[in-house]
Amino acid sequence: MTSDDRHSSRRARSEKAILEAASALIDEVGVGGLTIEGVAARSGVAKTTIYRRWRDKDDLALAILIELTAEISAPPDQGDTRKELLKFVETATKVITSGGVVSGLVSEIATTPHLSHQYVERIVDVRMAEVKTVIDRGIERGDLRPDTEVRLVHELLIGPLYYRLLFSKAPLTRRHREQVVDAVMQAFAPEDGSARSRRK
Amino acid sequence: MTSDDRHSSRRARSEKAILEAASALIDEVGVGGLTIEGVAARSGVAKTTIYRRWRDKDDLALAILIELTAEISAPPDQGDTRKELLKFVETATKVITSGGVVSGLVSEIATTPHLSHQYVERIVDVRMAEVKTVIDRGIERGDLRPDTEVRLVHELLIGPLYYRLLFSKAPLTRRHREQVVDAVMQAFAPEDGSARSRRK
Amino acid sequence: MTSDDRHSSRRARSEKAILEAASALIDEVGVGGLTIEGVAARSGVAKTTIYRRWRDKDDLALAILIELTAEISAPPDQGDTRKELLKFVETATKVITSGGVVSGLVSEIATTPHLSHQYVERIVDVRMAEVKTVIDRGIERGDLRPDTEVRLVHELLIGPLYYRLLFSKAPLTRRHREQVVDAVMQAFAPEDGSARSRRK
Amino acid sequence: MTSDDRHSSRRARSEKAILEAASALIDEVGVGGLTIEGVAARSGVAKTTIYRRWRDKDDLALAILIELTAEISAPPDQGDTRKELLKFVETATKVITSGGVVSGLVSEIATTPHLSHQYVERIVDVRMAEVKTVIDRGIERGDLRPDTEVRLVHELLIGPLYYRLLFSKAPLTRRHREQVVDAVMQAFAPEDGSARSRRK
DNA sequence: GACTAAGCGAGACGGTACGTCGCGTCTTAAA
DNA sequence: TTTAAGACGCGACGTACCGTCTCGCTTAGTC
Repeated sequence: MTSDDRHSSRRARSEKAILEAASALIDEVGVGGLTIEGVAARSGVAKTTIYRRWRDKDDLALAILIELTAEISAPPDQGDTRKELLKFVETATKVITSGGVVSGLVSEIATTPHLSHQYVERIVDVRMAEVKTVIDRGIERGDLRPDTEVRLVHELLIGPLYYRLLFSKAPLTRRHREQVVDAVMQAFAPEDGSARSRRK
Repeated sequence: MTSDDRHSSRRARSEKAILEAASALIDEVGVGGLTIEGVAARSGVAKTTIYRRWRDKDDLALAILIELTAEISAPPDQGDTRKELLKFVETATKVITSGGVVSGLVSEIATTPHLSHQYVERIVDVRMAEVKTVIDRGIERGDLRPDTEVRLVHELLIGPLYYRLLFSKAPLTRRHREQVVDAVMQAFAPEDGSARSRRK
Repeated sequence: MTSDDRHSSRRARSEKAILEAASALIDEVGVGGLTIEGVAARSGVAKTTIYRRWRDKDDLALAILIELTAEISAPPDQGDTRKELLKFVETATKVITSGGVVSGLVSEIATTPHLSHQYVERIVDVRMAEVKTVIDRGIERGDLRPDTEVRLVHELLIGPLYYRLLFSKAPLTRRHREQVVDAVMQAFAPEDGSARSRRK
Repeated sequence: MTSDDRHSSRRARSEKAILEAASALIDEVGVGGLTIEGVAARSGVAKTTIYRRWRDKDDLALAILIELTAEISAPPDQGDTRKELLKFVETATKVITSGGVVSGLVSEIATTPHLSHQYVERIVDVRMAEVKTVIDRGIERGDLRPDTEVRLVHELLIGPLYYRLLFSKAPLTRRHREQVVDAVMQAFAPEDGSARSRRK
């Protein structure tokens, strides 16, 4: 998995050209308008070379999506669970709206086992781990009930974003994110009301 | 736009044939595999005739999606907000999973203004109205806070379903639906704790 | 080119455009350089339309070859068997050398059952029938032995032409044709030498 | 150009591997299916190495064709011109039918000056020399007319074989070869009928 | 026996054309 | 007029090989 590097100068060079061209095209015409032939033309790389690395258009698009997403990392300890969750939701929002890549790919991801598997593994699971960090801290602080389920929180935080993005088309505002986070905080607040960072 | 219906024998006949063929095809090969040419062949209707009624493949698919969705109606008063919300989520689940139509169409809906507009109008808004009915009753009963926002509740209920359906691929179980509903109930419970139907 | 054009449904019109373009291209670059994409570009017809009629490049080329060949017809009674055979060989020469189509197609014909079958049926058999006419008259006149075999004569007349064309590259001259015809006349001359049209 | 042979171990080894692989492939899939990449894969030799020795696929195929053909040698004196011609035709038949190489290469040979030149030099001329030997003996014996032209006889003997092989697809039988040889004998028989080996 | 130039394997690359698919438009003839 | 039937232009697909091009490793034959 590592000795590729020997012949990598050429390989890496064309790979870079392809990804750049593809990203640019997605920005301009969206994932739906993305075309292998277009990428080839724009990058100055032969169609064959693209197919050598990605099995098809969606595979390439996914690679770019992953590139985009890779930037997210767990929100650091800020001493305030609400703030941390908000930070997480904020970053997630940024990612899923950028370039319309997600919008354009959902169907393919949801439909193609191969893609959905990759998506879960490389994105879903990673995000969930981040949420876990935040929640664990929140439980420790007494902001959240000890039995708070990570997966559920993740879904409640992220689901509404996707819903707006994909279906209702309602705007993704800061106010909305706060509402969602507050709802979650409320839903998983310890019963005795001893939490330190409560919604005002 | 209106008087067609009276002497619609021909029009109606072919429309029915088209929709039936299209539905059957979606069942068999999914929305992704849906093809105008396939529908024409199967329904014995000319391609031209299909294009006369729906501007393209996605428009046709949306029509079918709407047909499916049309069945949902507001859950009747059961005297129990939790039960009513659960009922709503249950029906919604049934619809979005049926035939993989939604999975296959999301990208197109999210991406095409024309489709997303129709989707919002004919589905999102309708659902929201149903949720509103339930919530209004819930507030009246004292199960929910008076300032509970319909839109937010709707998103928190529906978002997680879509998220599982499209991305995480986690199964859509009854247990999950209960968790979601309970979280919502908790999040919007009146502060004084006087609600009648609380999660145990 | 004539009054056909009026009802020449689209099909006929595009077919004509394709054949013309293909012929022109063969003239310019040979059968080897013939390309469906080239034909499409030159004829202003879509690639698909070409494939709708001919299964592939060779099938199209064969069609053109047949068009060329179709012009040959049995040499008319000239009262002189030698002259008639010469005439036959002359016409054949003209056909097989025109445009290098034959040279470029032999391998495909010889190799593909589908093509060879068509070739035999539409060309070989037709030619043989022509030779038969000439030979029958020759036998009647007493120029040839009554047991002269048509197939053999045909092969002896045509074989050397193909051999020069394809392999030895020796020029196809009038002198050569005469030698071949004379050899055949001699080989199948009646034993008693009573033939009227003998080689000088 | 000559001293290579001394320290040729490596060169010779890979050349052998290539030729063997190519021959095997031709046997299996025909010349049409022959592929440099296939040869490389099968022989364990790098594509580059093949291109170093043969300018392209056809050049390689020709090399193999020549290898095959090389086996023919002039039929020895049997005291009977007819028998000797028959022997020649028989050997020729064997060669041109073996492996379908000839069928698959004709077009390329006929079309590419470079190949046709080599073919004429290394095969056509060689064969003609053999026929000359036989004819010279025949003339001496009085079986053939003194002015019998070698080239013409060669063409009359070989042409029909090629014609059947490539076009008419009629079977290459012993009977057919005899007919051809007899026709030639007859065509070039001395006028006085003094030939010793005549067809009965 | 060590050195250097050639030959070699591996395989990535730019390219051309293939034959296929499904789109949405356009034409024709019959009802 | 409306329809069924289906030909058409189009754009992209993903594939197959082509012949070229590095790039280090192997391997003689020379010193």
